[in-house]
Amino acid sequence: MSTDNHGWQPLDAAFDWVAMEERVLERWRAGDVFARSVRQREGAEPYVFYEGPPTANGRPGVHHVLSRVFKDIFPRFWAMRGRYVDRRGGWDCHGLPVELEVERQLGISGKPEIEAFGIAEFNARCRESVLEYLEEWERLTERIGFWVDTDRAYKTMDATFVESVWWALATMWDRGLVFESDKVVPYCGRCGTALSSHEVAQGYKDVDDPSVYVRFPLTAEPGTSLLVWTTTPWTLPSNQGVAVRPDVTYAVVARDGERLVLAEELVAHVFPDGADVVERRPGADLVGATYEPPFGFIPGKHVVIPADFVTTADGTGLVHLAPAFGEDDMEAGRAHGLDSPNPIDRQGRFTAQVPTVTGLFAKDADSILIDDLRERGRLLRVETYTHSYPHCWRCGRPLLYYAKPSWYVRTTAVRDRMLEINAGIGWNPEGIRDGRFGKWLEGNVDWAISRERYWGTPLPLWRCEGCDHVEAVGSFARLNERAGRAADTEFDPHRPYVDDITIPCAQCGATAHRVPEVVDVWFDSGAMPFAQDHYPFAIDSLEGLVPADFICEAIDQTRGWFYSLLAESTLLFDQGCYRNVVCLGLILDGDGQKMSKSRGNVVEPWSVIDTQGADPFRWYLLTAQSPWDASRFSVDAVNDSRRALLTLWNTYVFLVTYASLPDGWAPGGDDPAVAGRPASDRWILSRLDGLVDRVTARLEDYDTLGAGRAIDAFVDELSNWYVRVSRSRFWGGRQGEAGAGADGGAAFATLHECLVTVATLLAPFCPFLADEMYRTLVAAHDPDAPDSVHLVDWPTTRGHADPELERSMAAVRTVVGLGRFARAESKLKVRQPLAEAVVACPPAVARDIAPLVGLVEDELNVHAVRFVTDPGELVEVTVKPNYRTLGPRFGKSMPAVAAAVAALDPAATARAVDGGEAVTIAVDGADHHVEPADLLLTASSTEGYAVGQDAGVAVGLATDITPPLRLEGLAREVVHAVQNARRDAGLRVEERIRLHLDGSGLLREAIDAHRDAIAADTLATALTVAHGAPFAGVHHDEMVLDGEPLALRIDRA
RNA sequence: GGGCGAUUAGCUCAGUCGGUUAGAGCGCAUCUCUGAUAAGGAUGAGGUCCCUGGUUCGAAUCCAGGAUCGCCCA
Repeated sequence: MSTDNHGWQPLDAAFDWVAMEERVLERWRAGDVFARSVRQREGAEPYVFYEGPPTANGRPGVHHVLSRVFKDIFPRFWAMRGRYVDRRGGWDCHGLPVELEVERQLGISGKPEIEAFGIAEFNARCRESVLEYLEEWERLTERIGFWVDTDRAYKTMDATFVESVWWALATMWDRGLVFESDKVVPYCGRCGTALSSHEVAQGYKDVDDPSVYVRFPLTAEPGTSLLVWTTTPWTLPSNQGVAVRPDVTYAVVARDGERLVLAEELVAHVFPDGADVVERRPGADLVGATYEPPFGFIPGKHVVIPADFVTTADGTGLVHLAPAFGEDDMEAGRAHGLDSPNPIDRQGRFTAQVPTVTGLFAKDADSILIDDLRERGRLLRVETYTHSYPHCWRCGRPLLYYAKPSWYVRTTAVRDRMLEINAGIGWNPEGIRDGRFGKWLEGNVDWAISRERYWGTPLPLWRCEGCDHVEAVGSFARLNERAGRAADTEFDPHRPYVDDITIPCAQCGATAHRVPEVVDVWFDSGAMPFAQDHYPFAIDSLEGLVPADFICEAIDQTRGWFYSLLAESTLLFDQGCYRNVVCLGLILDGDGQKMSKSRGNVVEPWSVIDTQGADPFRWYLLTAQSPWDASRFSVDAVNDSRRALLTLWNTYVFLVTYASLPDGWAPGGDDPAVAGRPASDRWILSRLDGLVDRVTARLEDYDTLGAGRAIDAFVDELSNWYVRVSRSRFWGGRQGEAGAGADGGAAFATLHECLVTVATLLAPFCPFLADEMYRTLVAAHDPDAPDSVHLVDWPTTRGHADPELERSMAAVRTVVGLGRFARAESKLKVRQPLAEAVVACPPAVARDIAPLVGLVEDELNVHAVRFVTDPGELVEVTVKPNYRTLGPRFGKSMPAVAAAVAALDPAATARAVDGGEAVTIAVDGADHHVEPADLLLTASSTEGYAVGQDAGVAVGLATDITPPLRLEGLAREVVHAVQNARRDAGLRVEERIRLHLDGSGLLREAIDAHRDAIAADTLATALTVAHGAPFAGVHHDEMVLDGEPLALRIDRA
């Protein structure tokens, strides 16, 4: 390591963010940093994280980056806090999306074609297809700095994973929690499977359906018909009954020689042109009446029954019942002895039972059936009805509600327990607990877990072909034992192999075959807490693995993974399996539209990473808005975030630049103790302690926005105040340059500590930038230090908090801000020195500022600061009540209090307040004491001064520019001009020069008067002033300063 | 149709316990600094805090109703 740059690595001339990140990535790879960061905490208290497995058969999008960044930051934070955070990736492998993709690849469609193709080969293709984009996912995961162990990632298709799921299902079966039932389910004829409610949820679309009013002639009253309304004409052939509400009044309407029965309330709605109501009867009177069904193909009772679900919100108040095609219909039908005939086959097509539409897809039969009704005079009217109707979330076909046998998990048995567990979960945002998720749990219904598909975890149930006895098999070993097979290490538990294995029925000895269904993929992902480690086969305890401290997914998982995790954990272990959830909002495009492939508005993550870098991307996602609200995303927004980080980077570059100079500085030397450092140093270190507290608390609360803002605010203070006021102290290294004070070491040490601490706090947010800074600032100088910021401990406060000093500095910053404003108002450049600033403020504020008055002088470029304790000299003081403190005390009397306060003598009150004395006011005829804290003093300016003002403080400037001040100002102009020239000449900041100046008489007078200062500021070892040009130099220029011509020449010394 | 959430500057978003002058960044305008330069700073313009009503001494904030958007569910 060379000594002339104090061990500092040279910075790149041009900073390339993306290249920097790739270098850091390479160091992580080479140094195995992630693995070491986990390993070094072995034995410590675990912080458990679960990766909700994505499916890798599509490309990752921006929303995946969002969730992966949130999945990353908290494990990083807790690892730095000392916890053992093993992070294991996972991939969701099964399911219909994979099958559909393979169908597309093969150019086939539907179950018959799949079976003709062959299940074995089909599933083999699924196995390949599901990981098609695995490499891209892994590449993105690494590139965005999401630290998760992808080498050990669990896959839900692994035999070990499947076996754990079998164990779970068999355990539930043994406890009577799995059952088969003929229920109406949302069914996709195209995909040939029932859909779970969370799948249905994904497919609602607004569609136009026919809305038909049909006559159901009453058997006992010729010429009188029930008027029945439905939006699903295809269910009319299956009609078995009509439901009425007993307590509703029904009207008989006479019309064109016929009589129609419908709910009285709806007469005007159905007949907007008016109708002749000839009779009224309660719904109860209609019960038991029989009628002619709309179609004669299917026999049935065709009777009116009572039901409470009937409403008079729309339709006719007479509800057509086809028990096979509606949950309400099924229940009501069962209660009244109706059958549930189903003339729709498993492909969603009509069977020969309905000859006119045999072979047609159910919904496609609507128009033919309507025509048939019309021809037979049974149709009163047909309209178009726009409503939201569920469609298959993958293939887009409308779903049918359809009665068929399905396997269920009895989640309703643990509904109350799930609610109880939910109450203890830390939801972010909190409202999810009692809102979306709680409501969902309250309305819990049994979970339909079977799918009549191919690529999934086979349901481990064997049914006897003789006596229908069902046996659940909870492990491969058990299966082998029951089937009399030899153990097979290569055993693939998927279809079709597992279908070929039979076992003898335990009841009757006949052959039992596996039931054909596979398991809902959500059951797979919900099983990951125990299945990822092959519990209970490979391990016998979940200690340290359950529950998770933290999981994070988008809000659409409330009824997906968040639910399946909770349901399975509660059913199996009677406990929850996650303590804290961060529930992310949706990412919308720049126009507020949801990103979707079909809209073509998906932003490709790589386009952001390759142009902006991963850290700016992360910083944006973590700190630009509340993560749970939907947000609009655009590359420009990320660019703004990047600029915020650049301020920190510039501050870092500043330190490294000056520390690397020949007379620079390096950490680890003999720096002054903090107590002995200048006030500005102690101030920023006090602020730093506050930052550490704040960021720690915010991250413990899963609040990245609050933590990020705190960092932002600190970086701004560090760069735009601390560095600004301390700049000259960095010239000349540890000893300090002549005239710049001898505390350069303190300045370097202070800035260094700030940057190292900020880098450490930033590590979970922006792991690349943080590590690059840390490596340069710490690791490169200290061979004993960890070689990555991700291996160090989270910062703690160092006892530097100094509230008094912070208050003083706040007052100084106020005064400087006001002074600058005053300068701007009077058009006096800061370069022009002025004799005096007059600060009018309460004595307490003056006392705060006094120790830092030199800062005020420097920043405002004034020779002196004078405090005026009687503010009347500069400003008029007004006294206002502090509503926050007085409001609760006086309540309704506040207007009177405000009036009384306004009537006080401002100057006298101000003195009293400053002296800490209570003031007496008369309110409603009684005297009350109000404390100083109950009053707010406000200043407003009087005429005649350049004044800036804020609450309680005003700053005026003496605007008179005397001849000496004029010369001083010109000298500063000259320095300014030379500095610009140095830059134009391309000189290094520390390079010494010879300087030759020529100019007007006044300028030469100014140069003479401030010769040493000019030479020192411009690093001129020689300064000549004369007409003519004594040397050619590397640069020469001529200009006019404040009306005075100047010529300058520069050469290297 | 129901539940949940959102609506604040031209744009993207904060806003704690209800407190009287509602903030930030970007953009725009004017100015400025520069021994951090692919930077920095100051100031300004810009607001019906979606609407209506209510509670309160006081409402962006709490309540009710409505509008629009989104998500979830029927």
